[in-house]
Amino acid sequence: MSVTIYDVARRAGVGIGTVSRAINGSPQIRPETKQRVMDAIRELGYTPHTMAKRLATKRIGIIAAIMPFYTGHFYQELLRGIQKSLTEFEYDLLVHFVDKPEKLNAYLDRTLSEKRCDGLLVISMDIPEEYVDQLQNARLPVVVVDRGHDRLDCIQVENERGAYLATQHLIRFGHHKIGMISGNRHSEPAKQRYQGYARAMREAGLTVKPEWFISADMLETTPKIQQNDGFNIHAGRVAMKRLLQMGEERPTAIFAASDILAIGAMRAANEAGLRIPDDLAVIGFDDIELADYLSLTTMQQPMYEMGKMAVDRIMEKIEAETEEVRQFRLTTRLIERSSTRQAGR
Amino acid sequence: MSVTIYDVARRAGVGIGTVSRAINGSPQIRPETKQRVMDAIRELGYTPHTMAKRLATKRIGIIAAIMPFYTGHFYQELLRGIQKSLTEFEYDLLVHFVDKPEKLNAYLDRTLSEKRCDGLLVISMDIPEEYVDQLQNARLPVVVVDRGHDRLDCIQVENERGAYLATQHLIRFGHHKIGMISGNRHSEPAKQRYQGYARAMREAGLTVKPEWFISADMLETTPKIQQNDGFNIHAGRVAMKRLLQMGEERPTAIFAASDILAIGAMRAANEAGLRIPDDLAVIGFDDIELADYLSLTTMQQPMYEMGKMAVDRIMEKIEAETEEVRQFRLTTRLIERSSTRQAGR
DNA sequence: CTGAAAGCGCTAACAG
DNA sequence: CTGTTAGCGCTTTCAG
Repeated sequence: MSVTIYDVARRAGVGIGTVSRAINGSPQIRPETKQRVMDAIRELGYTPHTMAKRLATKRIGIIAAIMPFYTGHFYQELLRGIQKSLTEFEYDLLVHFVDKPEKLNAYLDRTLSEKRCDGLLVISMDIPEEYVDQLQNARLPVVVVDRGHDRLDCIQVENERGAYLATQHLIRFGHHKIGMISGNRHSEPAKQRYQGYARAMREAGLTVKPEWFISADMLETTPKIQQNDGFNIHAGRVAMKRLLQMGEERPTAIFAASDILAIGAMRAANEAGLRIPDDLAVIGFDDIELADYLSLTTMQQPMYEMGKMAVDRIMEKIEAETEEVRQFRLTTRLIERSSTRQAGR
Repeated sequence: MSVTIYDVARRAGVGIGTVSRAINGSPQIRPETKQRVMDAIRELGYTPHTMAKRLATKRIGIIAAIMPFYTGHFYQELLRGIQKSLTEFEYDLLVHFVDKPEKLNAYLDRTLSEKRCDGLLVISMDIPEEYVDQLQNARLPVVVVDRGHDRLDCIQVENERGAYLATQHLIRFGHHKIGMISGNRHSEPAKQRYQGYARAMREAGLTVKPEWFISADMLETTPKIQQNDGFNIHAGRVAMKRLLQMGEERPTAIFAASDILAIGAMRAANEAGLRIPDDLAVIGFDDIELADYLSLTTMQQPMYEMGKMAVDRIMEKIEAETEEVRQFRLTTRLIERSSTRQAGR
C-alpha cells in the first residue's frame, strides 16, 4: 500500500541499491542518477520506513530517559539540555516518568528485554545493584545523571562543594548560628549537601548543633510534606517554623538544600514577623526562576549543561562502543542576591 | 551475535513459527510445547528484537508528543496523565520540546517523512494549515491538546466558561471594577478567557474598561516578560503595577488568566502596601501548587485528565482507523480560597 | 497444533 | 558508478 524503495527504483529506472545510495547521500552515485531518483521520490511521495531502516542498520536512533515525576525547573532545564544535544545527533528521546521505585525496576526490565533504545539515561534515581549487572551484561550504554555511581558513567553537580561554598558565604557575613533545611536525607545529593555544610562549619570552628538541622523526613509524613522527595515549599515552611520555636537559640542564617525549601522557609520567617535578611539570612540551592524574583541568594546548578553533557557522553559511548566508565562533576556558582547579608550582631 | 528466535527454535526443537506463537500468547499451541519453548528462551536469555517485530507487524508502539518548552505545573500534570494512560496501552512516549514555532514545522516534516510513531499529540501549539492537510493525507492520527481545531481531533478546557465563572465569582462578591491580566493574547486559550471575562461583565451590566485589561504583549518585550508566552510571574507583576498607577480608578478585583500571573499581581499589590483580599481581590486560573500555598482562589483545570483523555482518544483512533473527528471540552472547577472576598464598599 | 516459507522495507556487500 | 543478492529478526499464512 505504502510506497517503498522498489516503487521508486522502478519509476526512476534504477535498482533499489541506487535509491538507497541516493537517499543516504552516498558519494558513490552520479549526480544525474541521483537527481532522477530524487525526482521519482518526490513524484511518488515516498517516505522511508524508519523501522525497516533500523532493522537493517541495527541502530535505533533513540535514547531513553527515566526520571522521577517531580515538578520543577531543575528537570525542565535538564530536559532542555538533553533535547538540544539529542537534536544535533538526530536522535529521539523516549521519556519515562516514574513515581515509585518499583516502577523503575519494571521499566529497566522492559528496556533490557526489548532493544528499544541505543542508550539509557537514568536521572535522579538509584539503580538497584542487580540491574547494574544486567545493564552491563547487555552492554547497553547508561549514564546516570544527578547521582554518582562507581560502576556506571555518571554526571553530577558538586553538591558537597556547593553546599560548602554556600555555608561559607553565610559565615563570611558573620553568622555563627547557621541552620540547614533539607529534603529527605536518603538521596545522594541531600547527603552530600549536608556534608558540605558540616565541613564549612567545622573548618570555621563553628559547632553544628543537631537541632539546627531539619530534613523533610523528620517532619510529618503527609503527602504534602513528602512530595517531591521532601524538596517542596511546605516542608521548607514547616521546618523553618520548627526552627523558629527555639526562640533565642534559633539560627540567624539558613542554608536550604533547594530554592523551593528556602522559599518556604522565608515564608515562615515572614509570617513570624522576621525580615530577610536583617533578622534571618537565607541561601538556597538551584537558582530557579522564583529565586531571582524573590531576591534569594543561591548556588546555581548548571542543569542545562548537565543535560547536554549527559547526551554527549552517551553518544560517545554508543559510537565508540567503549566499556570505559567515567564520572563527571560540574561546578556550582554563587548568585548573590539580597536574602543574605551581614549578621545583625 | 545476539540470540534470535532461530536459536530458540533450534534449542526447543521446534520451528520459529511455534516460538513466535509461544511468545505472543497464541492459543494455537499445546501447553507442553509452549513450556519447552519458554524454557529454551530462559536458558538462552533470549530477548525479542523490537524493531524486527515492528517491521513485521507495522505497529510502532510509540506515540509522539510535541510541546512547548514551558515550565510549570500545567505540563507536568498533563504529562503525568499522558504517561499513565500510555503505560496501560504498553506504548512508549517520544517527546519533542519546541522553543520556536519554526521548529514545530521541522519536526512535523520529520514525523511525516519517517514513520516513527503511530500517533501524534500536538500540545499547546497551532498547526500551520498546510501541515494539517499533510497530516490528514498521511492518515497519521493526531490529537490537538489545549487548543481547539475544526479539522482535527482536539481536547481542551472550557476556557471561555472558566473565565466567565471566575469573573462571576468576583462579581458575586460585589466587585464592579474588575480588571484582567493576561499572557500574550494571540493564543486561543488567552482569547477565550478574555471573552469569558467580557461576557460575565456584560451580562452583569458592568462596563469593561479597556484600561483594565493588560496582556503581556502590551508590556515590555524583554525576554523576562515574554517568556512562557507571557504567562509568567514578572508579567503579572508589571501588569499589576501599571493597573495600580491608575489610582482611584484602579480595579478592586483582578481576574488573572493564570495562577502565575495572579501571583505576580499579588506581589505587586503587596509591594504597594495593599492587602489581599481587603484592598484587592484576585482570582487565578490553573490551580498550581503555589496557589494553595498562597491561598489564591482559582479555576482549576483538569490537566491530568486532559492528558489521559488525549491518549485514550488517540489510541481509539489508531485502533479503529477512523477518520472521524471529535472535539472534547473539559470543565473547570472553582477552588475558593482567601484571595477573593466581599468588595470593600 | 506445528513446520516451512514468504514477506515487512531497507542496507550492505559483491560483482560487474 | 550501479544492479543484484543476501540478510536484519519477527509475524503470518498455508499446508499438513
